[in-house]
Amino acid sequence: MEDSCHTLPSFSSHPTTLKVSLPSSSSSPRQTSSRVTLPLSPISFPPSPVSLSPATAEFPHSSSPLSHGAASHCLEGQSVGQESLSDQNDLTCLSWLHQRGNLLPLQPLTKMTLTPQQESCTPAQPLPSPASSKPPYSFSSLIFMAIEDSPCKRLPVKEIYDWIVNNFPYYRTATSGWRNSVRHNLSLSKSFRRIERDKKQSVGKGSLWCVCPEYRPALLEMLRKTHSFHSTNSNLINKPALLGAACKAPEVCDSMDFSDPLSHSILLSSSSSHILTSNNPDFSENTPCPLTPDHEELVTMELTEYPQNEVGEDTEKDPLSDSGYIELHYYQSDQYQYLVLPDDTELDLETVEILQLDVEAQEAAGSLLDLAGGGY
DNA sequence: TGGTAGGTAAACACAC
DNA sequence: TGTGTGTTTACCTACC
Repeated sequence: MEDSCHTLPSFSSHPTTLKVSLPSSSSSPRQTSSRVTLPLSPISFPPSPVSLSPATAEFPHSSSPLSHGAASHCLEGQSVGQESLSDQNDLTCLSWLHQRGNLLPLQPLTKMTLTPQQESCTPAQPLPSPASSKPPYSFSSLIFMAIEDSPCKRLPVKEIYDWIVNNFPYYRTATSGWRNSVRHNLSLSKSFRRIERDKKQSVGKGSLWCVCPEYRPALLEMLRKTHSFHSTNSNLINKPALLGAACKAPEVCDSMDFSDPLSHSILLSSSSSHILTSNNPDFSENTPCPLTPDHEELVTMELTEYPQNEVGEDTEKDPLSDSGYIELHYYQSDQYQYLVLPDDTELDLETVEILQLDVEAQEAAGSLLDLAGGGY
């Protein structure tokens, strides 16, 4: 079992580095950094024009193997126009799709109703054979993930086909009608937008397709719901620290729905002066059973003052910070992720919910990418 | 029961 | 001319 607790705690903070637990899939020591942005307020939820990303296009190893061949589209995209360029830098960047190591494999597609304890103690079931079952995700979700997995967030339809085939072997053997459905979806759905290729650099037929930023939250939510429906216990397995933290507040714990990841974040926000650490042995990746409300002593939360010069040059002020958005920086070592907040940053409950929602979406979509390697 | 979303098939036009 | 791409329409099913 992987401990992928990369959930962000909530807090009101002065210039502070927050240390959060790092997914245990990080096998080798590393020091990476990336940054994310989110709106300060007001925040509508849902949907919200925001998606936090533990990594962005700046992420050093952001390119997924599945994104092969997309570099040419980056070049093309640079000449598409300002609108396209801004798309990949906007606040809804989802380069987390490239962080596949953080994510759990999708659970069996069987719809199950379990108690939290049952869920938390149910071992992962073998995944269905790769080509035997149709993915539960709509074509909109598949297209969304394909585009988001590309470095430049735009793909020609052919590479959308390729991405789907590479990630869902079901479509390797399926009749070609699904391609028609993909094109149909691209044309019909308002979520996707066609971008004319630069004729000078264009190789191949057709246009590039991207995700309309205003529809991205809805797509994310759809993805999250689909994943939540078809996964039995990833939420709990993925957030032992959160559950542990939750259980330190019994008054909230009693009313908490442990199957609802959002409730975790709400609870965490009540511990505004603390952060999570991953150095509790009970949260090791070998934890046989995720935490339950009975585990009240399992996590220690602390606030970490982190010298600014240790987190590197990426902490320079972001222009967006003056425009209603704050910038967060992630620094990742072999043990922790560090989240750096600018001065006077306050995260309200809704923001934290969005953070949590994004984590959920990461799991949902990222798990699909894991499937490409592990078999669907 | 009606509306909506999603999937599928088909036809057509256009570009390469 | 064949193939790929993009659009549109129609029909069906499932869900709310």
